[in-house]
Amino acid sequence: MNIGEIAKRAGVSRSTVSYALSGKRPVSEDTRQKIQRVIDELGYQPNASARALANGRTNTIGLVFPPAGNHYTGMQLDFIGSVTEAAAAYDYDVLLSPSGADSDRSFQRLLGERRVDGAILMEIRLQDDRLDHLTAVDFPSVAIGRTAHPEGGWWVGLDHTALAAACVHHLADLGHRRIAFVNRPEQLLRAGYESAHRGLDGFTKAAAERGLAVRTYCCGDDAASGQACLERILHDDPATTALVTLNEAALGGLYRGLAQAGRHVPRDFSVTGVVASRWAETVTPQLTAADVPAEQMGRLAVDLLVERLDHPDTPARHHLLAPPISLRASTAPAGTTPGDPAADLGAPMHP
Amino acid sequence: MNIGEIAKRAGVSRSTVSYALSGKRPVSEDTRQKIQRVIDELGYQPNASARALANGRTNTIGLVFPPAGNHYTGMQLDFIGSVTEAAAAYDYDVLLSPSGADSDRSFQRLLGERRVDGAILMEIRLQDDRLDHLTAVDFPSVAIGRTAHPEGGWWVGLDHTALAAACVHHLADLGHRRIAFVNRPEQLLRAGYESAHRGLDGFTKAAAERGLAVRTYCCGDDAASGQACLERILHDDPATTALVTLNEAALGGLYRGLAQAGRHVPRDFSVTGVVASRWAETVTPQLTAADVPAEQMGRLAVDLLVERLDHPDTPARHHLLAPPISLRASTAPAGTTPGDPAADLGAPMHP
DNA sequence: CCGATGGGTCGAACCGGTTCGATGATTACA
DNA sequence: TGTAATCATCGAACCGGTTCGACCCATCGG
Repeated sequence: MNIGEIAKRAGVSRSTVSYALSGKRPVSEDTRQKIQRVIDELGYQPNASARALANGRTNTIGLVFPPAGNHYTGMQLDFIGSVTEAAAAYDYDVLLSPSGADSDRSFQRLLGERRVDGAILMEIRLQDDRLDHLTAVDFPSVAIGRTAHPEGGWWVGLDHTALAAACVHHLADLGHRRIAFVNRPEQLLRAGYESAHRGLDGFTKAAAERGLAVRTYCCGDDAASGQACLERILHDDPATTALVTLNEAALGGLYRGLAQAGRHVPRDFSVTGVVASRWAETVTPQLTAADVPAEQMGRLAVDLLVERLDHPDTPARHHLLAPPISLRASTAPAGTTPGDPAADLGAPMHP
Repeated sequence: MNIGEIAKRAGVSRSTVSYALSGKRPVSEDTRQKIQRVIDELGYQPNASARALANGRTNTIGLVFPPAGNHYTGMQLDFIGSVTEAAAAYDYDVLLSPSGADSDRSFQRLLGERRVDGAILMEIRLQDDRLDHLTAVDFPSVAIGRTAHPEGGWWVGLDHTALAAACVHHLADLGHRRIAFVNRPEQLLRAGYESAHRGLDGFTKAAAERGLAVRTYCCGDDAASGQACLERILHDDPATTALVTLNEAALGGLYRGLAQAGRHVPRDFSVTGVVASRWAETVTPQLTAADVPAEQMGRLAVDLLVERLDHPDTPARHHLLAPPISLRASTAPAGTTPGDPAADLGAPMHP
């Protein structure tokens, strides 16, 4: 069951078995076959812990995501899935760490106990102490998201500023003058989550540029909060005709609130935002939105991390993504009259 | 940085440091403090690989889920999250394995290379070769789901048969006579996924019992498929007045299809099924459904696995859950006339 | 005063791999 | 035919922990 056993049965030394397996030194064809036969027969596989101890690498990467205090969003699932798959392609395993704070025990274990060779961090904050710590100790890591000062860092991010701005321009082009912004929960905004901040920023600046009347809201990550938020929006300014949201999980609630208030989407009210396409296509009418390319981001993060692990001296690299807005069916010119009713039900707005 | 370094600086032997940390043999208060001071000063944490090698346990559990060929569903995310958190409470880490088949390399690595002490399997099939293999080699594992012959196994499952039947009875009680069943994708049904089979079974039997006219469908895990599926349902039997679904991801598409066909939910058409509550509450009107308690299931699975790891000779245990149907707003008596319009928009049907 | 008891510590072996330097057997070339 | 170069293999050390047996020294009981 261990390498010594294989060696004994094959009539060679342990080191020869090791070399036969790794190919780091030549082994005669004869002995190689003899060893391989024994291995096949016994179904031997080298012990991962022993190997990790000997050569100082675990062949595992850590995936750090915040605890479930806040609900998981669909995007996080996509990240987890795509990171796991991309890592498998490089022969890396993925260790999940439900860690938030720098001081978190689970987070410390990943690093201090050397369970992983590198880490990928999700849910980045503008000031991120985890990331500061990692760069301070020069631990190989890649962030999905970027801090306030991402220069010289390894990350793959989404240009939330530009995307939110694009949403505003889209609405402004359609003639909307009074629009609302539905952000992630206030707790996350206060904690400094970058998507919440940059998205808000992009929205505010673009709206100012276009001279729009705006109101911004924070909203819990669930349907009930979305519905409540929409009620507040219409209560605060009944003349609002459109909204931009970053909040996937609230989307269904926002739609419900609109229906309850008797506002038809998109005839009376336009909705857009930054949302994974899977969700955008789930609601009716389908959401015109900047589709978050979560799978691609996970893949890219793994690519970067593996490169950093393989070539420790490579200068830092990053990817900043800004996918275009996918035109679906949830936005329409302000103040239009009802058109073909079929257009409300999922048919693309611009075929 | 290693235990020898600590020993040297504290002026003791390596074994003494080890005993001071583990408490497996008495160490004088004096030396304990001296050692602790050095450890704090240097921020020492024992190397996980070395420890795993020495005492034969990695303190890691594997979470095996199928590759992304089929889209991830919200339920899977809930499992991943709750398993990770529950494991952390027991001081276990979670290693993700995107593995499907028994022969999968990634799956073999988990076991053969001893990367994990035990495993939790998701997406169980009635005949599950992975599970057969694990029980054959007596590898500690717990299934989320149950096979055709779950006797003597470790698992936590959902009673899909009973839940689907409950949905049928609920609809029959409301007077529906022609109902449809929307299952997971055909590919999964053919592969023997237990939820698809047992759900279908429970549906069919209960419908026969109640003398209902039924049609059953498989449906892809996405909104577009849901919409297409609903079109087929109404095409095949326009007199259908209700459906039961197991397919979370198709739900939005089913609703869209109904709206497009001019069927109002729940006035003209009732919808129910087995779905995580988060999703049931996202759609409008909110779905009357058996809420899948994914978080609880993940927690229970970890509890069982840890018990099995700690007491290898405990007889097998399991949990079979059958949550009640949560009455929301998507079902109504067959052939009713429109009631208070507010009832359509998310207010609970039975307050 | 002596032997038994036991708390505290140490050295050595071990877990299961990898890797370095050395050795013996071939082959190549002078 | 002797010697250098090459190839294949081996033994030993090492990675960083844990654990067993032995030892020393106090304390206690008879």
